[in-house]
Amino acid sequence: MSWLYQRQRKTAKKRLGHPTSWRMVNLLHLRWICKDQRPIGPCVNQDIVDELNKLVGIHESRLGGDDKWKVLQYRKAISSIRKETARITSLSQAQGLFGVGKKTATKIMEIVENGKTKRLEYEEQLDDTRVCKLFSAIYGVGPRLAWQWYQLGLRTLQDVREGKAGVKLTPAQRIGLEHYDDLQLRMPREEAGVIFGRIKEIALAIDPELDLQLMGSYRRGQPNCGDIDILITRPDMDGRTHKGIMRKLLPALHEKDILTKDLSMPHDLDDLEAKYMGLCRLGPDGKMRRIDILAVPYASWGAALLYFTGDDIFNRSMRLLASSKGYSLNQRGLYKNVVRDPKTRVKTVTGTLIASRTEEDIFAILGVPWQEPAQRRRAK
DNA sequence: AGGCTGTACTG
DNA sequence: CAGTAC
DNA sequence: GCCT
DNA sequence: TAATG
DNA sequence: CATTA
Repeated sequence: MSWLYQRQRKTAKKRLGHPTSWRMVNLLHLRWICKDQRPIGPCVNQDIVDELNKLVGIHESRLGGDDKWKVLQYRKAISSIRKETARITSLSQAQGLFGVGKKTATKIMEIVENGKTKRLEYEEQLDDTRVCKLFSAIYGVGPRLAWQWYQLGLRTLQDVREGKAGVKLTPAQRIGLEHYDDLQLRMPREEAGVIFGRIKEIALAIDPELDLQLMGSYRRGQPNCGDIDILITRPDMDGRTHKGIMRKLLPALHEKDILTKDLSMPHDLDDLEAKYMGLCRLGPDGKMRRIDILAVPYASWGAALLYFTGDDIFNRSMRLLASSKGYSLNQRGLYKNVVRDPKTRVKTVTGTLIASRTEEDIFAILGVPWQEPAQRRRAK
């Protein structure tokens, strides 16, 4: 490649000192999706993005080995396409985008010329594709179970409800099935805001020093949200914490009929770090909405904000970048000197905390230009 | 050829 | 652990 | 499916 | 039954 | 959950 590539290769080697490591190799991707700055405004290739996203939907529901990675790759390609300001008109132009190879480029040209891809048309007419997509849209049902049910001869949600072929549901899956239609919908961001406001009021009545934020697609400024994602912490400078907040808050929310169903509970209601997942609604006539409530230690507020703001592709790119620089990034912070078993990649040493208090710290250390939440949208 | 984020809950 | 989810 |  | 994966 | 003790 270019002189730039060669130079980066040398500096990377010098900095990291372990030239054969895959981490260094990753530093040589001159393309870090998390560093991309995209102009605001409509995407001139939105039709392509939309069609590729349909393909993503298909592969998500049938994870037969390679599909998982196809999904990731399509998403990376979509991210590149979204930040391209010129209309894509040729195969070579498409293939020049990072993450777009020959096969995706060919599909892109099909979309440009015909508005659709044969692959999608073919997939959509397949019975197993359609049925697996239907099943895996049930909360708690993934590609594996969907495929298993298909092979057992189930074809409709009614079959599942009746427990045909002796299929058993977990409590969470039963709830997912019961509210299937509601849970396919996104809600207007205003609704998310109102529900959040109610919850915040109740939480602050428990402890006025709590800090609550509405995360996910709401924080990214999207006009509608797939779920409600609430982060809770409490400044601990006065020697107190939010310990036990879940124990008080969850029953209070149930009592007000804001929370309606529990999908999973925190392992310890008194832990400073606790994760609740469930369903909620605006009122008796409101649609059921997915909600996650997360308590995090004050010290990891920034890392938690970063993680729960997303989006998915942005997060993965940040973590990969961190990893390439010898760090490890998770929802608790940015760490150095983490040791993983090279074989299993399982962490054996936690490492030293480098940053976690603010998002800005983490961006700065990783050398990623600051981006407002709304600019962190990669796939869509 | 082999990587592709890193973690938590359920059964 | 496998599966699912975030 | 794409990348090194 | 409790611990483990 | 299945396996183990």
